[in-house]
Amino acid sequence: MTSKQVFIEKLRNSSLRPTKQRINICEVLFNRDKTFHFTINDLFNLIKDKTGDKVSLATVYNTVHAFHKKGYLKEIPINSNQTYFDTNVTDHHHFFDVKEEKLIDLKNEDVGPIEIQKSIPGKKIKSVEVLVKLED
Amino acid sequence: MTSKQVFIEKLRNSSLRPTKQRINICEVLFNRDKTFHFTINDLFNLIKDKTGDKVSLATVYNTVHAFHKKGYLKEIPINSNQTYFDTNVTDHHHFFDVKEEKLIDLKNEDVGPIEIQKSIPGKKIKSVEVLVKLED
DNA sequence: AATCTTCTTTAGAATAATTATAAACAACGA
DNA sequence: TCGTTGTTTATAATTATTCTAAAGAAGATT
Ligand SMILES: [Mn+2]
Ligand SMILES: [Mn+2]
Ligand SMILES: [Zn+2]
Ligand SMILES: [Zn+2]
Repeated sequence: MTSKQVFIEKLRNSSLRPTKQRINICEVLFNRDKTFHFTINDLFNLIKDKTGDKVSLATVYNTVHAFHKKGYLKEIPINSNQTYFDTNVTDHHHFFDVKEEKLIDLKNEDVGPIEIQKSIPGKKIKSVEVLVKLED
Repeated sequence: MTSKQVFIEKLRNSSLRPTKQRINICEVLFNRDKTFHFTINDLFNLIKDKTGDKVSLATVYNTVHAFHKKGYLKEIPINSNQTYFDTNVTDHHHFFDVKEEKLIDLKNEDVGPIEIQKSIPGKKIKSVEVLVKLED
């Protein structure tokens, strides 16, 4: 079965119509071995480069947020101006190369378990994530 | 000695002229027991409220970035739209109350030491910070 | 104190990321 | 095929932030 068919299925199961644009975006985002960290603009340009088709910027925003809402993308505010997204939607840790402005996934075993010794009344922990900034 | 005098000294020592605006901003930012997390807009409104004087938005931006550059404020990108700043400039961990959009400092002993078991060639670790998201 | 220089403030314009609008279009079900 | 509903798109609007350039204030020099 071609990847395209898989994406069409997945979109249908998410009650998102499998349009040409969305399938192209899926190909760019999810046809990878490794996790992918990107900004909207990265993605916008990659779609043209990798598929030949141009998708409007508005559609890229719409689709990324639709996928985010469905839980297929994670939002990572690391940079003050542009938002980063991540195809790895699990709770996980990152290196952030400050000079290159690039995110790198850390495996949970690279960091080890973290025990939070404080609690706030009426609130519970939703996620615990470590950010390791790198310099030269 | 009044706090105002202290701020004037500090500004002079940082080769920043002690203007009325900057002193007001210092009073709002640094006359506190606890660490203060804020957005530019929070600060802009607090200045009016707490000092009676109006400082232009451009000056608030200028001053916050001047203080940031001098190391008196820390920048925390937690939210996709507005940047947060922190009067606690040490490396430290945070709770983030997602609903209230509020940051809360964690003490280092509330989290414990974190050992990073991975390294990237040519890069060294600049900081290690934990973000704990809270929900109801 | 008067003058000069340099830094700072400010209103308003400019920029850049993102979101809203609404008309054309495409997918779906009947 | 037709009607309905969801999607794409160009474009306008919005929002946070930065830039600009003129007026003002601080500090140094006489
Ligand atoms: Mn990641
Ligand atoms: Mn803090
Ligand atoms: Zn989103
Ligand atoms: Zn700054």
